[in-house]
Amino acid sequence: MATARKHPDGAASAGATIYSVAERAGVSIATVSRVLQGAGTVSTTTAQKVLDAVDQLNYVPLGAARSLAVRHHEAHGLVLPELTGPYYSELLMGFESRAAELGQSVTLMLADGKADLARAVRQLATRVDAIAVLGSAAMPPAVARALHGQKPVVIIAGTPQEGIESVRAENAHSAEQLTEHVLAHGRTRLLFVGDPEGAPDIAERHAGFVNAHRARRLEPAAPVRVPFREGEGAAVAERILAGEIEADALVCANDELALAIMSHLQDAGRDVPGEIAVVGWDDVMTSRYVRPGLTTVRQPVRELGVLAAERLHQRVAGGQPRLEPQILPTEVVIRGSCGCPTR
Amino acid sequence: MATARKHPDGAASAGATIYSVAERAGVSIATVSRVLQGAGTVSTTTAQKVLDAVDQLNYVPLGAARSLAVRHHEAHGLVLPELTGPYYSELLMGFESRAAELGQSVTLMLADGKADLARAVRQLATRVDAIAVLGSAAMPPAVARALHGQKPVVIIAGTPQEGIESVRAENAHSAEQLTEHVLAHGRTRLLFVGDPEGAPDIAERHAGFVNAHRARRLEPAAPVRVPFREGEGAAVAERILAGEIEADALVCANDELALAIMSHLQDAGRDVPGEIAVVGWDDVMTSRYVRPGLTTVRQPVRELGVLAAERLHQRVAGGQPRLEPQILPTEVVIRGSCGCPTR
DNA sequence: CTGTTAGCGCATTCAA
DNA sequence: TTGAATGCGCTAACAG
Repeated sequence: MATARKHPDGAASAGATIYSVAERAGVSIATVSRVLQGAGTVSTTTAQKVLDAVDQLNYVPLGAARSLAVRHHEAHGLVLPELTGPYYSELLMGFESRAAELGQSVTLMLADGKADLARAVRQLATRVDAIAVLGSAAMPPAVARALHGQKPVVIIAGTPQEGIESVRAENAHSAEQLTEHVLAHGRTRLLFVGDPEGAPDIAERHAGFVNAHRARRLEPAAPVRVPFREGEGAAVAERILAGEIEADALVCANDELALAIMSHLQDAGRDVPGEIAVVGWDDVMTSRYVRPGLTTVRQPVRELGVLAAERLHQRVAGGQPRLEPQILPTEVVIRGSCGCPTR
Repeated sequence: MATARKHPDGAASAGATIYSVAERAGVSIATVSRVLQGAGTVSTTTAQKVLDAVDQLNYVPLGAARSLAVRHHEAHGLVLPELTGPYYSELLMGFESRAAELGQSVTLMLADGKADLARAVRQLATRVDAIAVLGSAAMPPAVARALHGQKPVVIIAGTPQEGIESVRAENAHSAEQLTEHVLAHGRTRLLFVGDPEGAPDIAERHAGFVNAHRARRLEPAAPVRVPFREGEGAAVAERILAGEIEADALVCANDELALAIMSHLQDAGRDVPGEIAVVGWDDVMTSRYVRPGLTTVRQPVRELGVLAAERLHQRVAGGQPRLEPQILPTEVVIRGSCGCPTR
């Protein structure tokens, strides 16, 4: 029995292993591993023999076996609520591209339809070295709890949690700036449309809205709390048309909402921004195309993804968590819907 | 030496293994595995002890080890060119949700910035059981070649390859229908904007464009070959404004292109659809918001993703490839930009 | 420069 | 109902 080959292999190309490659090349598995990893030193001729064998057998290494041996998945997890609109996609693109550069594959999970998020996250944790999670709603706490600190986590655009890294875009200041801009147009009855409690991002934007009022010693009205779905826009518009809500300017939680409201109002014959100004957040593509153009705020979403991927990578490499949240600057984009003259 | 515990474990919760759990629960690792997999039969009390231990140690199983043992990654790969616009995102959402339902995680790869696509794909193949790839450009051939039939592959919206499954949305017929609709408006100088050679989808749409002309015994003009990037739209519009291109209707390869052209033309004072009609493809959000609304074609993109995930799953389960491409129906969406009266 | 060997952590026979 | 033993395919010392 002694040193009998434990891996008899089958000539079948499907299922070629490092053993079959080694045998074919007439070398040991260690040598195969070396040339494939580019580690150690192998003579050119030997290396070529191995490469040939790999080619002939069409050898595809088993990632799981490698992961088990190196004790790393070489994969990052990303948990997003969903993928509608450009925001999440941009984020994902940034994340994926940076992760790929760092040699990490990315396993994506959408919280959307999952009945048991915590379970899904634990399952994810099983296959990745670290996890980034977008901060909307209750996701990060759920994720953090499910992981119990077992894996590095970074929260993207969410409320920082005790001991968890986070990266996000600046909100409060630009919201204040944007609101002040609208106030400077002489508008007096501003309404914040969106639910500050729906997401930390929104809460911060609302805070900026409030601050802009305070700075002028004005009393901000209570926010119109609606989810920031496109569909909600029509309903809000209806309430305005019905006189149920009164305002001469709407500061919306995001562009989708702003666009839906603006469009609906215009269809009903209202003049935007003449009778009522509307501003949004995100600078989605549509905002450039509608008339008047939507005044909004642009966030460095892609960079957020890049940053998250980098943070995870550093953590996996043994780096210490950087607990001060990293905040990326945003940019107010003025177009016509706020009342500014259109060119 | 004999039967000494090979896995000394460390009380450290980080890195709990099936061994530490077993020890803590006072059972064997086989039992731990059984209760965690819900396989075999374990007494209620024993099971509870295990569960408690899992909880206390905060045990997160190592997916790689499981994969190695069960000889499955329990993950599907998805290769997309990029993620701009709603198309890819929708597809991804469908794919992810269905994959998740089937207990598979999804590893995403964006071809976008990758210098060596083939290499990246082989790397991906290392960690998944099967791969779905979007059919634009040269991706699927490259992927297929890189895999050499080692893993099940399904091509989404691409040219079917010998022996490879594919799913896609119907193109030619609806393109013909759309073109005929424009012709029926009395337009005579139609131009197809987009590169038929850029993607198989586009080629089919162009074929439909041509067929609609043939049916009326009209000679279709040569296509205006441009990549379907938003940026290209402006250039095309400029050529039209300069009189370099003449047309009374534009059938564009997708909405982004159509919107950019239409907007540019309108800015220059042209009447759309009065002087020139414009139609697109995809029914992106913006198309509903612009004036006139963009006439376009809606595809069941999400379903495409769902289907792809299902196909992969069946294949991994040992099912035979279904070689006839599966084709999902699309829907022409008439709005105002084609010349139809706006409500 | 190359081969031997010992795990990596889990699922799974096979006995008991 | 449970435990002992084996192997999944690969990496990484350690020898030679």
